[in-house]
Amino acid sequence: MAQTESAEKSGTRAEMREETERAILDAAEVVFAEAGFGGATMQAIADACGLPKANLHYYFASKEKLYRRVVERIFMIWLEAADSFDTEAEPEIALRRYIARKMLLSRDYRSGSKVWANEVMHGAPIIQDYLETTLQTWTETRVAVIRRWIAEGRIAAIEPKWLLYMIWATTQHYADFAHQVETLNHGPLSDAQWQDATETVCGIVLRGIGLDPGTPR
Amino acid sequence: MAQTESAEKSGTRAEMREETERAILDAAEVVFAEAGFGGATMQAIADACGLPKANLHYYFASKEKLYRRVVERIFMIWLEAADSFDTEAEPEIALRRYIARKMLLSRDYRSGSKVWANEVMHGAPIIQDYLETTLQTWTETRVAVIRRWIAEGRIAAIEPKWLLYMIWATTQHYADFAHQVETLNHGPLSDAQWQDATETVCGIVLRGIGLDPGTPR
DNA sequence: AGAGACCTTGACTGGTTGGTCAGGTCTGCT
DNA sequence: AGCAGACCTGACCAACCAGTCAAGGTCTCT
Repeated sequence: MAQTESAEKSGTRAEMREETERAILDAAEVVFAEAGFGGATMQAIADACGLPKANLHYYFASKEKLYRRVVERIFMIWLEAADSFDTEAEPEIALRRYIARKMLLSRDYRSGSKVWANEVMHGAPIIQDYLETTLQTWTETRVAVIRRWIAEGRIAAIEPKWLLYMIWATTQHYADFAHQVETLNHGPLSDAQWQDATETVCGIVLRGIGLDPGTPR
Repeated sequence: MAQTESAEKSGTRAEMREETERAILDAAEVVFAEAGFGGATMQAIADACGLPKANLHYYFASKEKLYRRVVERIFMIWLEAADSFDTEAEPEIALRRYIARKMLLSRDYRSGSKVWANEVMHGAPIIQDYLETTLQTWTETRVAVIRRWIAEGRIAAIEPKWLLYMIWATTQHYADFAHQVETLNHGPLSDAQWQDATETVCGIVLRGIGLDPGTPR
C-alpha cells in the first residue's frame, strides 16, 4: 500500500524514485528557506512531504547532503535564467530580458532564492566552489560584454560589476525580502504590481546607464 | 579578579553592566550573522566574547531575548541612517545622501545587516511589529515625498516603493552578499571601489528617475 | 510462484544544546 | 569591619536532533 499511495500513477522504479526525491527536495527547499540550515530539522522536512523521517535518510545520506542538493538545484535554475542575458543582443534587449527573467524567478522560486541567499550570507560553506568557478566565469563574460558596450559608446561608462550587483540585488529582493514587501503592501503583489515593478526596474536601470528604455511590451 | 579583568578602567556598576551587555551583543551579532538564529549556539557566543556561557544567561534570560535585543539594536541604527533621507532637501541631495549613508552602513555594520536580512527572510517572527509600525510609517512618509516630487514634475513618474526597494536591495547587497562580492573581486573592496560603487549606484538611480546626477563630491 | 533487490518505518541512540542552580566572589555602603 | 546585594561560574539536566537499524513489506524478473 505505502509504496503505491502517492497520487501519481506509479511509473517505473526509477521514475518513482525520482518523484520521491523531488518531493523531498521541494519540501526541504521550503523548510530550509523558512528556518535556515541550522534551524531546519529533518523531522520538519519529513512532515512537510508526509514521509517518515527515516525515509529521508534512505534517499539522502545526511542533512548536509540533502541541503547541498537543494542548493545545487537552485543554482542550476539560476544559471539557466542567466542565459537570458544574451551576449549577442542589443544592450536594451539583453538587460530587459535578463531583468524580467530574474523578476519571474523571484516570484516563482521564492524559497529557492532564499536558500541561496542564506547560503551566500553565511559564507557559502557548501557552494564556495561554484562561486569561484561557474559564477566567476559567467560574470566575467558578461562584464566583458558590458565593457564592449561602453567602449562602443552605447552605454555610460560604469563599472559593470556594480551594475550586475544592482540587478541581482534588486530582483532578488522581491524573493528574499518578500515578507517585508508584502507587509508594506498589505498583501501579496498583484500581477499588475509585478509587471509594474519589473518595468520600473528595467526603466531605472536602462535610463540609469544612458539607454532609452523605449516602449515596454 | 574576574569582575575587574576587562581592559576598561572599571567604571560604576551601571557602566560596567552596560559594557558587558554591549560586549555580549557585539559577539552575538557576529555569531547570529554567520550562523543564523538556529545555527548559532550560546556557547559560540560565549566563546566569542570570552565569557562563560552561564554569564550570558545572567545578562539575557534566553537565546531568543538576546536575539531580539540584537535585532532591535540593528533596527535602531537603520532608523538613524534613514533620517538622512531628508524630506526637505532637493531630490538629488536627499537620495544621494541616503544612498551614501546606506552604503556606509553596509560596509561598517555588515553583521547587523545580515542579521536583519535573516530575520526578514525567515518571516520576521521577532520584529513583525516593527515592520508594521515604525517601518510602515517611515516608508509612507518617504513615499509621500517622492510622490510630491513626481507631482511637481521633478522626477519621472514611477511607483515610489519600487524605487525604495531598489535602493534598499542594492545597498544591502554589499553587506548581505559581501562574501559573493569579495569572491568575485578576489578580495575585499578597496576604499576606491566602495566610493566608485556608491557613485555608480547614485548615478544609475538618479539618472534612472530622470535627474541629473551632477558632479559627485 | 519464488527469489532477491528495493523500499518503508517505528523504535532507538549518542551527542549536543538551551537553560538552571548552588555556592562562591567582589563591591559599595554604613 | 561587616553586611547586603550584585555578579560570576562549573557542573548539571531535560529536551531535542541527526542518524541508525532491524524487521517487515512490495515490486520485478524469471
